Amino acid sequence: MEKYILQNPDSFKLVDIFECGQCFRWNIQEDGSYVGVIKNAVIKVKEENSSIIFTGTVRNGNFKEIINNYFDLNTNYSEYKQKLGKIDNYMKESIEFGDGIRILNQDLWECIISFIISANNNIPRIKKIIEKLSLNYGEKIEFDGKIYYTFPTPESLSNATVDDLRNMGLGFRDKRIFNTTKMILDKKVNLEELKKLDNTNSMREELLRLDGVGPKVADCILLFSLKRLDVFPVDVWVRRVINELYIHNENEEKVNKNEIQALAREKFLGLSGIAQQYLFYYRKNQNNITKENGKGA
DNA sequence: TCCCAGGCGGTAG
DNA sequence: CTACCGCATGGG
Repeated sequence: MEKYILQNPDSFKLVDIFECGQCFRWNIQEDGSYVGVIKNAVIKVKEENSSIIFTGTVRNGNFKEIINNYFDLNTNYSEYKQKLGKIDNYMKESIEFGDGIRILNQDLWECIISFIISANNNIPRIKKIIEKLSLNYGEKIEFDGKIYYTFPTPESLSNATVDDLRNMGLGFRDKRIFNTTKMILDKKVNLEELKKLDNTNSMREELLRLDGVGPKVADCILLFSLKRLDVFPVDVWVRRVINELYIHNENEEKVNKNEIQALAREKFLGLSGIAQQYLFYYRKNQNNITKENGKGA
């Protein structure tokens, strides 16, 4: 059992990090801790007073390095928040709400598959499908008396037929996962070379060649795995909040995506990706609160 | 029940 | 280039 304690970290709240929509393999436990699988490691994270306690098992690699990298611990989020907080009042509120958000450094292959699954889908179901894929095509890894499963490798997932994938609950995304897995395995898109590209647009062009990867999914991959902070993924929530704040179009669905991204680049400069995450998390959660009140409970 | 979800690919204009 | 549509599934 590995252990690592972080004292007084800056901008680190488990609920913000894991519930802001960037990742799908972390689950809250009865004691408020979260357990998740990162590559070949199972990790439990718990907040205690002002410390963060990581425990877990790792098959290969250095536990502390895995955590430092995955949780982006060498980045100063206070600086980001200070810059973005000056932009306007809603941005300031969003930052206060999602104060403990950090953008994780997720595995590229896992991120690609996960966000192809995210298309026209909801977060609970995305998580369910990914767990089922891991159960069927990942490797067992034991921690704390329980069995967990690693995210499947391209090799392992390529054993699945389109019908097998359909049976995982993927729906119409089955062929996209099948084709993309094959393209990556055959290095039609070489992920190691892609990581070395020096600008966001050339990375995006490569990602867009994959079946099931369009503009939105590509931007999520660029932000959540490739640390491109200058992207601005536009989904229904971000479209909604940007329209409400700045555009005021009566028909929200008609608001042009390019207009939103141009506006975001202008307002948030090189930090649009971070800004997007605060806005998404705050706006989506405001809606949940409204819904709960609406039920009159 | 019906609407909706971190959209994409294909086709038509 | 933009506009629209079909798509599988299950959560709320």
